[in-house]
Amino acid sequence: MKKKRPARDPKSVPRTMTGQKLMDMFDLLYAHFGPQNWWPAETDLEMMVGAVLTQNTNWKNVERAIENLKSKDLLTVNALCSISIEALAQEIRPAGYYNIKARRLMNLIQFMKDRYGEDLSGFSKDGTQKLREGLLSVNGVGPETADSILLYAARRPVFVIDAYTHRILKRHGMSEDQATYYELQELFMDHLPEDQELYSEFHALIVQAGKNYCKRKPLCLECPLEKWEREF
DNA sequence: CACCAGGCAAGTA
DNA sequence: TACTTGCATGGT
Repeated sequence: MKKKRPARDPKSVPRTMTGQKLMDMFDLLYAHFGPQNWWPAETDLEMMVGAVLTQNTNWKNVERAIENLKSKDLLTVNALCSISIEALAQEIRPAGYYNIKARRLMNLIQFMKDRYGEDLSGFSKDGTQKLREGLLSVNGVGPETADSILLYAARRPVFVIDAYTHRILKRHGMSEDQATYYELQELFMDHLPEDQELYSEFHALIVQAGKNYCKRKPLCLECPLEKWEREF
């Protein structure tokens, strides 16, 4: 049922037009914004908690919620599994959607504990495909959240697609309106080297650029992507 | 005041 | 399959 991507040899990535275009985009963004150093989390658990909390939510509000958890020593697998949904919901209030996110968080942490133990050891040793299927089986974890965890916690070379990516690629004529998450993911992964650090930085840069992108008409000339667009 | 923010699931047709 | 809606706070 899940679509399997054939294994690729990192060294045999074709030097395609699309690949060059994407690398140019990356270089422009990197030159403009510099390294982003995502994901801002001290532990894998904190990263996963942040991944759920940031769903459709400004990161600033996620930080408040995580700070609440930290200050009460709730940012451990056992503490999170022990607390009630209602109490957890109150702690993560600033992140919005707190009732549904409390359930989603609990689903994810319980799943991780059941499968990988309270220290999450073994989580980073599991195969990417199995990890991904497991994450997606959790109610509350969709493709973007699952891939974020794979990329930033498990450090696998998996490209994360978000709304900005859709918007930017579509506007630059590299994708159709109704392109799916997986189509865009393949667009990146089939044309770029299989490189976790590249994917990690690239996605973070897209989010950074996306915040000031396509909101203004006429085009925002300060956005580095505008230059990229004119050149290609 | 409106609109957005580092989505997902459930319901409907 | 392809839309629509609920979830909810805080910043601009």
